[in-house]
Amino acid sequence: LNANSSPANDERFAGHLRAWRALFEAHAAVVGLLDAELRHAENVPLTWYDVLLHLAEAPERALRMGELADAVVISKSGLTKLVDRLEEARLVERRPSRSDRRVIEVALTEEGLTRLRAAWQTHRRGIELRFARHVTAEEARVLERALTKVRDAARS
Amino acid sequence: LNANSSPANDERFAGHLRAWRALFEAHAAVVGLLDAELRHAENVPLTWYDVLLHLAEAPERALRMGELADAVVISKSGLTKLVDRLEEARLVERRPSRSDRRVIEVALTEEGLTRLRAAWQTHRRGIELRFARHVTAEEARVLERALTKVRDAARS
DNA sequence: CAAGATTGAACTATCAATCTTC
DNA sequence: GAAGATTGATAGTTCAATCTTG
Repeated sequence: LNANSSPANDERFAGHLRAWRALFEAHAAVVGLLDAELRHAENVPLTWYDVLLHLAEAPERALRMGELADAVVISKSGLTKLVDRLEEARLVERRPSRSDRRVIEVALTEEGLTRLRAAWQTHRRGIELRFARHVTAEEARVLERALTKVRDAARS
Repeated sequence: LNANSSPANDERFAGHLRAWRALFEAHAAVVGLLDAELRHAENVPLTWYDVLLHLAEAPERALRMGELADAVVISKSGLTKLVDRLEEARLVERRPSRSDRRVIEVALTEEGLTRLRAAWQTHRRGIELRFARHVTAEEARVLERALTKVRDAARS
């Protein structure tokens, strides 16, 4: 398959490629399970969970639409419709900003926080069962360090 | 946020949780970039690439629909329509099996192989740039080992 | 009846164009 | 004119129901 590469290049790159494929496949398999568990147990898809979590961790439990779109890595217009659904479910509220009338702030409601806490119990158990159980403490340290570098580079 | 957990449990789990979030976020950021690069350079979305690659690696460069659906982690019906598009683009062909007339085999065409090779050049460079460059050889070994365990457990 | 694959309906995400405010 | 956000058209994904063959 590989046309223009020297044996030396292949050798250097092969380990990284296997690591990338392992990451790609492990992510797909685990996320599929976690998403299904959250949907069935709490009726909260993983995309919802991700938004609620970022709001809960923000000061005042609120973020501007743009900040939220960056945090959860979804397109701006995709977020608009996701927040529509979350607002209809009463888990978040939209509030226009007084200082800049172009911006909308999205705030977590009490019901949203309650729902997030319930979902967290399910999600925590899923992460333990599908991920943590199969990874040693040392491996977890390496994963965090390496993948934080990767993420930061990709976002810049 | 965390209601029913002892400090000891938190301590044990916290590192794994940070590792999981790093994996989740790195995956989203990198896959977004790789997919965009493949689309723009070769007009091959990452989902197409994944299917073509699995076919290229299979004996005879062909797989049954069900085998392919498992390999790429997509629903059976999702794959049906994905293969529709790939067939329309002449990158794969459907062939009924003679031994069991329920099964359809999907085979990579010559054009599909050519296109995959071109896409591989783009993709390889993307993986080098967005992932490999930021990961040491030792980290790559740990990633591969840990995430292969995670993947296999999640698939069973 | 079970396995392999497809179809149609409902849902979700994405891109370009638009609207409002700075 | 540029930034923040939304809208409408489009494309892709999923679930349940269906069709065919074993």
